[in-house]
Amino acid sequence: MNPVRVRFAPSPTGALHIGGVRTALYNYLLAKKTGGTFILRIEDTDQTRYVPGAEEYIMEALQWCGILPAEGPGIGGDYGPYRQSERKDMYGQYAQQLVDNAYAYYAFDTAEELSAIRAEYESRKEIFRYDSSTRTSLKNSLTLSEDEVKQRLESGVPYTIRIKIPKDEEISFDDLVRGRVTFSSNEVDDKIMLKGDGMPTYHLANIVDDHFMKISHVIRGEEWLSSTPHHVYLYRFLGWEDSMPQFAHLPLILKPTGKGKLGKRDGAKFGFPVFPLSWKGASEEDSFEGFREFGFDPEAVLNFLAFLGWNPGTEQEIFSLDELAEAFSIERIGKSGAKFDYEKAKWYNQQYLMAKTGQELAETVKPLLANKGYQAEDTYLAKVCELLKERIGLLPEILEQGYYFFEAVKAYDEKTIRKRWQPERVTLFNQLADQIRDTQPYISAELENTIKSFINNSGLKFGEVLPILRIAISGTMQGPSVFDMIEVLGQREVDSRLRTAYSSFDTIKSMN
RNA sequence: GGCCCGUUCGUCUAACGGUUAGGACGCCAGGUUUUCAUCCUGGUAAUAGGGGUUCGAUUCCCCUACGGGCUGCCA
Repeated sequence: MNPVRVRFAPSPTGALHIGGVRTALYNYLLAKKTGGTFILRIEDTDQTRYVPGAEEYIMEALQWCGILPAEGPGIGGDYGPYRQSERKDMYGQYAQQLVDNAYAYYAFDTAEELSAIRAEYESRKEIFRYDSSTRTSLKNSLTLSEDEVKQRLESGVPYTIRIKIPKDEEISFDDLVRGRVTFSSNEVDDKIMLKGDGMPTYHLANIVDDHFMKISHVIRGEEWLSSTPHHVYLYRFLGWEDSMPQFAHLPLILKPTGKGKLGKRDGAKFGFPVFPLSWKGASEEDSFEGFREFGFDPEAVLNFLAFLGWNPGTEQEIFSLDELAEAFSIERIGKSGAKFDYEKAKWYNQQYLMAKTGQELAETVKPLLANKGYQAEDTYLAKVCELLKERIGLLPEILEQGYYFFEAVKAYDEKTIRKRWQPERVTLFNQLADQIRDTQPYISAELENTIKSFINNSGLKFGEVLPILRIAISGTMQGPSVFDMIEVLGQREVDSRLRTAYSSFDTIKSMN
């Protein structure tokens, strides 16, 4: 496949949704696979919806994911600027060109008038559409006399420019994931190209920019499928149809249960993230925790996302970003929406967790540790991560499940104590503690020798000793190998934990 | 309502006219393990329904049902 030029074109109206991340990913993968170019373009033509910080969020999110654009705002490139607000001056002339060629017209209907008409239609259970069937009875340059139009224009009356969609035509295009899609032009409305404030709408700006940025493939969400006829007409009317990009409309990511596409509020509702990074909105309701803050590894998120609507056709599930790019192809993108499956996301994360070294994980855990008020040396932390990594799905769980590596045991598993602790064996267990303390070198294998031979000599069973030891040092029956835990915690700490635990066990037992 | 798109295990999906309909997540059972987890083995579970076309349909066509998207001076 020839090198592509693809773009990810989000609107800075808030945090970047996980579906947006997947769209960006697919664009990125195709660019990378073909040796092409991945471009970021900020579509900020709606001044009323602009949210400060959103653009920075988008950049940071892409950065965290490791899918960096080669061209974009703050990055540069030969086709800039990459912010539509900075290209504002370009769009007017193309809107004008459309009018001059009778492919568009001035419309003077105010927003209020239109919404009144819509309401009226609705009261009759009909849907109003500004199109070939209604434009002849509305206030525009097709119905008004030339003089009236001229006068309005000169007196500064606000106007919009609407595309004039022909009547009774068939309009179709070949979508790379859906095949040939056909619409009747009568179903296509005369969308606004240039708004009253002089800014273009998405449709105009998008086509102009894609054209001049030499975009070869438009990979975007399915929500754009029904406005693609407008886009095809625009390429045609502007004389750019020969170089029109190929379209690929992606299936949407759906809610895990119930209906509809995944929305930003669903995160709070279902208890999982739907944003790559946390977002602090104006209100509590508009603030969300991200995959990063939940403790996800970005590569795991990407791997998971890539498989939501695409698959390589093989049975391999774990793919690095490079492998994804290698295997990726538009032909293998599915057509139907995919429900978000949080369990699978966590499974992916665990796979990545287990593949990393304790040292690598320690780097990520470190700041969390400080946050919790814990302190630990790097090498110690690395060892703890190594022991715990296959027992957790999300990295921060290390601090919860393995808290006893960072502070004293808070509670002993009473059920096990009642069942297993024999107060009369305290002398024996103190002897065991002595032997553990004196084991040299103080490493797992050696400690295992010490403890096992002690058990053999004592006549007790493993099940009568090991659980006691485990609970004495960690409080819980869940966790890594006792011998490993003893080694990592160290001689001093273990000795002190053993001695204090035995008397606590007596208390627990007597409370029965 | 109209238009467009879709529909294989609960979920993500493979099979692009001929398979005992495969894999993964989840779940269940067994094994390994002093525990938990990991790991290994096995099991559970699907072609929405109805018509065609065909020697043969998950696969092609039509209808129905269901799901999704769009229907803004938002993107």
